[in-house]
Amino acid sequence: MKRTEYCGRINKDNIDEQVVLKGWVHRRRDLGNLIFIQLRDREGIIQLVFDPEKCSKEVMECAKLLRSEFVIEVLGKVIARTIENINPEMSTGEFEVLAENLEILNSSELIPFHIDDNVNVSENLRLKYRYLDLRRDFMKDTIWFRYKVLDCIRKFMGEKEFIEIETPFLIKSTPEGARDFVVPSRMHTGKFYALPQSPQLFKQLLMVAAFDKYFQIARCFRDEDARADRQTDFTQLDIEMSFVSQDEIFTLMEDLFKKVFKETMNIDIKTPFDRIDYDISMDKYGSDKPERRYNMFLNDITSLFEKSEFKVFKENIENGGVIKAIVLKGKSTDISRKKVGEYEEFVKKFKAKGLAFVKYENNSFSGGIAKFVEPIKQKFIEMLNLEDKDIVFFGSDSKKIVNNVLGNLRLKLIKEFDLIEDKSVFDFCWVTRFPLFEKDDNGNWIAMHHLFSMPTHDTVEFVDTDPGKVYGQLYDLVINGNEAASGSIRIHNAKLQKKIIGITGMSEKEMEQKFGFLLEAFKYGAPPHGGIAPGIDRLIMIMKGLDNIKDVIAFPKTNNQLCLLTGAPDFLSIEQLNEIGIKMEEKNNGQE
RNA sequence: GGAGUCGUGGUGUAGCCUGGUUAACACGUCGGCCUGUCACGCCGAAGAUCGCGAGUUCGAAUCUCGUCGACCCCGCCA
Repeated sequence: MKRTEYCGRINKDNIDEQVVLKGWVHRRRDLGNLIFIQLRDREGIIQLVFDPEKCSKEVMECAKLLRSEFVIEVLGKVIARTIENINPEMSTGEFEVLAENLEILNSSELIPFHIDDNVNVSENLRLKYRYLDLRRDFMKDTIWFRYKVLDCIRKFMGEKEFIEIETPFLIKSTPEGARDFVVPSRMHTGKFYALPQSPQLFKQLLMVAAFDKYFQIARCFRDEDARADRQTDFTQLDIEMSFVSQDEIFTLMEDLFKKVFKETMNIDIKTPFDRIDYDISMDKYGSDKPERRYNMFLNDITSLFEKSEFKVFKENIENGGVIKAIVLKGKSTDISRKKVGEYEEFVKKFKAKGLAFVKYENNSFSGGIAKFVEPIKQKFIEMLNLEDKDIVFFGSDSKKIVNNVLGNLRLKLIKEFDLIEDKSVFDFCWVTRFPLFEKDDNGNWIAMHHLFSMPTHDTVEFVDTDPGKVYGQLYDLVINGNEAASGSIRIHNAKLQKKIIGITGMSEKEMEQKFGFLLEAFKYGAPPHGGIAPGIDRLIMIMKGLDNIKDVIAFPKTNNQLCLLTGAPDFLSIEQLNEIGIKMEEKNNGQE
């Protein structure tokens, strides 16, 4: 029999109708003669009633056999429940289906965990039995929400006259940032493809191809360690446009997010988004992805300690370092010496050598480095706007380390003391003007973002003289302290592109071998262009207020890049290896 | 590559610090009773050699070492 309705959609219009339902046994309540079954499908749950006075003996016998997660087909009549039997907790709680016929389409073994949002299950099991985990409302709703966001994005891009174009998965390995996943070629023994870290170069080539406005919901692969907010393979909304300015890209994204948040969550977000220069964000928040929902800033107080007796600070300043401070308002009595020790351990992860602090209570300083603050008391209080019961944490090191240390301590304090007042607010901001290069540990210049970003007009002159002073037309979109999108205006000039790549120390020959195709393309009328790429997984995570990216991915991998469901990755047979010309070392081949 | 946390019936936990009878609790499962339940109820039962390996000990879930796996973090992630 053909299904006539989804369980979760039964409503007053169905009353007295005969319906055919198909679904999973969610719960069974056998009262002896009367049997209640909660039947679940993708739209929700409806209660079935098996009443011996209303159906045959055979149907009752069959209903007795039902167990959790059996798949059944039911023919029955929709009736309104009597008032005392209404269940206000259920969306279909005013109705039930009086069963007349029942067929068991499939049985189920005892499942490893209950299909219930209230049951705690280890992530291990959830990943191994993902198809069961996905039956739970929480997962089902998240995956549906994700689809709705993507659907909304596709419609928006269509309205704005973008064309969606697929780019290849098997591509040439180019030295960009992350490690490539590699795929051996059978037809060209010894050669390898790489999986794309992003469609970056192809979307630029599409601009050369005059498509003008491109987008793609693109899968990307990076062979780097995962994190709670970072998955090995992930999805980007990849966008590229010709003849655009940074401002136009910002406006497009602001319109997109405004629409997506309105249509999928009914939330009005404020546009345009604030903009912050990278340098300012680093100085103020110690991060290039500022969490701005709580006002606690990094204050540079180097000048106060130039003549200090405190050797640690003084020597640091003499070596060109900085002293910065953050103030935790009104919590001095909540923080014990032991607690400070914990914070000290925490900041050591970020290469801090220690954690100086001082408490300000009853107009005097105590604890930590109180002795050294006393001589500069008035200026110190003024600069940090200190009030009673404030506690100050100091960072003393190179600017880079201090920003990182206090930036992270700041986030920890905000979280630990639950300082964000309204967590339902979404705070958007653009971080702009990133430096194009930074020095690696060996003192070589490396691209901070990637090699294809256009320098800003006012710093392009330093490309030849001082790469460290070159800023890029680079931007990140930050939502609630998370990097949600990243993009830039690109270089479209072969000569400048070569020069930029050259700064990283790549020889002319290597450049030709790795990027020859791009440089060649730039010779034939490459238009000025730029783009951006919001991370879809992380966006969904932020919108849903989740803290684990696995929860927004249907089939995620573990931190170790394992798929617990299928067992990937796995060994290959000798035959498969021979075919691609790969010989494993004895210990690694998985064969006996 | 490094650090931390965790691993005990089907599931989630307690027990471990301070080694010692039959490894406890809740949920689930199975059987019985039950005609308005809705996390149904009541009665009864089964189910774990405590991730794996070695060591210490008369004796190890418990202590030690190793190993595997998961999570979280640093490095890494244009």
